[in-house]
Amino acid sequence: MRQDGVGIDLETSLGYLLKETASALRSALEDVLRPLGMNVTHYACLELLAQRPGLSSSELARGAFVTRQTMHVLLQALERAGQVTRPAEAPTGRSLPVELTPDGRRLLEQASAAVRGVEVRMLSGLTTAEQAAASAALRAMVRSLRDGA
Amino acid sequence: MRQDGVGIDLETSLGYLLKETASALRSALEDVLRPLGMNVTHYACLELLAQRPGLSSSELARGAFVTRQTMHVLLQALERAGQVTRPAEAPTGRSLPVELTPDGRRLLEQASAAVRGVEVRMLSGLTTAEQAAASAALRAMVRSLRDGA
DNA sequence: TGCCTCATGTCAGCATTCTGACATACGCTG
DNA sequence: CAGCGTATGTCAGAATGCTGACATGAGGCA
Repeated sequence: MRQDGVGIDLETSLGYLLKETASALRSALEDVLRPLGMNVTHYACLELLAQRPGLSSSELARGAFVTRQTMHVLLQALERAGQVTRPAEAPTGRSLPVELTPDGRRLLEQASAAVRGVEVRMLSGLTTAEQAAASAALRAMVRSLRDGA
Repeated sequence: MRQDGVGIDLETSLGYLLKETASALRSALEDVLRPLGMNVTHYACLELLAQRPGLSSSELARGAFVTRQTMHVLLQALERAGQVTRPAEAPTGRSLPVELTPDGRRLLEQASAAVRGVEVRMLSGLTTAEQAAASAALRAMVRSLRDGA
């Protein structure tokens, strides 16, 4: 408990709790993805491509919450590893549509199963209604945070 | 929507939403802390010290969700900047109790006000009951994630 | 048409954080 | 008492992600 009324009580702060939860989730994901030679950003990139093939590097960056420069170097590595492909030149504008290769898709299937396991474990103590309420609350928070900026 | 049943639908995944919210919060915090010359970890360190003076470097690291090596270099910088102090040798064991200086406390007051503003904005669209529900859900998720590891 | 703004891809350099390693100090247990 | 496991502080090197910058292409508008 704080004596003064100025600071933020970390024990009850939703922001702090959010950071704690995200940190725990990240750790758990890294634990299950490491055996596959992947990290969280790598997995997010592949999962995004499975759902929306043809996304550009910049769009993938926004979806994985990193800068486009970071995604650029990741895509170079994934291209070398044969998990994704990009055309030599842009069909229109400057954006190069990225797609999964069969190898990338196979790797993603293993990763998805592992990630799904973590998510199931994370939600194991919550009812469906509680999950829906949490989801709605998080969406409202994102909206408020974005509006202000 | 996914065709196959193996992957994770990012539009509805609570894990993805959690990452998105944490990312938005982090961005918003960095925006208000940058004018003060601070980052999120720096702020978290000072806030922890205000609430629990005498915490060791390793304990601060756990509280700020970074490694103790990272906290170590941060504390060196903060010590040079005159925001925290540490005794030359440990009173017992190896752990050195860290404390805020008056300068550090003054800086923290400004940062706390800024951070509080962001948190208020983040929660502006939620009722008190909804906040409590979200808090309980996040706590349950942390517990489940930690248990499995 | 020419210009202005914006988004993208890409390169280079820097900052931050992590992993690995080692020595030291405490507490427990045989 | 001796040994073991654990936690801490610290150093060094490596990985990761970011900021800054530049050129290029698309679209809107005078």
